[in-house]
Amino acid sequence: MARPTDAPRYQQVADELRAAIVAGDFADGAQLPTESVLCDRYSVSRFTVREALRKLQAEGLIKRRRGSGTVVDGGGGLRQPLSDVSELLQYAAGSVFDFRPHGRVVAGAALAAGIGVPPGSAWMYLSGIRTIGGAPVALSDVYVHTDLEKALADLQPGPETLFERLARATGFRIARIDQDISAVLAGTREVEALGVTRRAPILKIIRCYKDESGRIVEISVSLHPAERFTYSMHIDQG
Amino acid sequence: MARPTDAPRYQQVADELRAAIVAGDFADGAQLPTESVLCDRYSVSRFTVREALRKLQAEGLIKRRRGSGTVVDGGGGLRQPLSDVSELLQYAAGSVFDFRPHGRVVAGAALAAGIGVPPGSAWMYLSGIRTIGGAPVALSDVYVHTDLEKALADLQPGPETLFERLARATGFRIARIDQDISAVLAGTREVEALGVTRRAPILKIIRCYKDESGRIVEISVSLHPAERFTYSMHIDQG
DNA sequence: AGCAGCAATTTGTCCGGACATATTGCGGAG
DNA sequence: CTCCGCAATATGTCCGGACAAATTGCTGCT
Repeated sequence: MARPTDAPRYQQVADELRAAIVAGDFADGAQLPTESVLCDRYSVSRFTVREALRKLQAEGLIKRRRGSGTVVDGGGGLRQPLSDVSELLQYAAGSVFDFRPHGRVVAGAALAAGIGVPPGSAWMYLSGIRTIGGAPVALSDVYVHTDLEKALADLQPGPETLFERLARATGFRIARIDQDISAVLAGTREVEALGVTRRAPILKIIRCYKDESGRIVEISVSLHPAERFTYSMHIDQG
Repeated sequence: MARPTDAPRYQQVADELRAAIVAGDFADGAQLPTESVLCDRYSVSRFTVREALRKLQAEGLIKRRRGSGTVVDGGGGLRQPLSDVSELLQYAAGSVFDFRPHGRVVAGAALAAGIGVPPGSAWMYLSGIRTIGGAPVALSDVYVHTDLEKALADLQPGPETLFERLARATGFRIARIDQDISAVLAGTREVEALGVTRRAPILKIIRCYKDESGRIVEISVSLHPAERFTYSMHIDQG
């Protein structure tokens, strides 16, 4: 329920089509209506329809071929597309993030190098565990810009992502997310928090959230036990 | 040097702009010419210019803001965008993939589940090591569709990716790549091939290359030593 | 029956224009 | 000098149209 009326039309068309697809109105591999049909159905121009279909294709939901048409692409099954910020928001659906605030920290040399911020800069520090159905899937350290200190104070744990709630509370928008993915071994902290064995393989994802002016709003370091988490994505032809 | 003349104009514009940016004609953070200026310079419509800029933005090279303009976004520095198949091709630049063919294999239950293909299907199996400056960065197992057996026979090790050379030899096009990224521990094979210690953290990337009709052309399983490899990407606002 | 070739369909590329909205700088009011 | 507001600027959204290129099915010929 983002914005019913003031959202762009291609976004509305994309949302309706996506809802129809996931609802099963079109079987996997089934032909979607052609662009001209969609133009009539939604009373929009071909530009708007193509913009909507472009989004769905970026999400990996549909596959298009010149001369052939547009078909639903269930692909490998249940994947996390993550080609779009709005998609990343849905990723956390079904999980709960239980966090604790730790107040303000100043980045030392080690932390600064680890998350890529200038040494000496101050951040609001949180840590917590994300669970799905009670099973922990991630141990996260989150560093939030000090400008958001007040908004952070009255945040409650819940299913949404942290920056999603911060965005609604303060009104800023995330324009870009940079990710670094690497593999590490479980230390004593991960053993206790995630219930894995010592030196178990851990997928480490560092996310850097930036707003439209390039300011770093939030940095999160998530540690996922490898046997419970795989990062899936797809790359389209350009 | 893909196609000089028959490529779409927005592709040509994007290539020229990208070349100018990486050549340093625009400093990091510098303002790019406006869309109308680019329209005049390249004698194309605004549609073509915007399509070119859309590509560069997907690659993470530029950042655009309504009312403000387009600026070069060096961002976090040297990243692997991988928002596009053509970008994935450049990823291997500077590295060498030395492989050995192992003939035809039939997927057993374990292999089929590991790479997501039907049990009993036949594949051409290769294995090799990708090095950058002599240092091994990946141990790869590659499974190629049996239709490409002949093209595979006269392939020589080199810097290009495998499917890039196969594409030129056989004429097919990769339309989509699905990736699964996870973390594992080094076994004896990785210890010998990559020179890491036993039970060292390893980043495992399974890539599934599909052509336009959805046929699986190639599957690669790459094991990257964690201390020498980080997977970087970015996600744009949609 | 089999095959070649044409025609219809469908998406890709490209144009020109129009208005909306966010940003920025300038100038005038206070 | 400061601040408000307007105008210029730049990108975002949207329209209608046109032709190109790939696919598919049909038709007619052998």
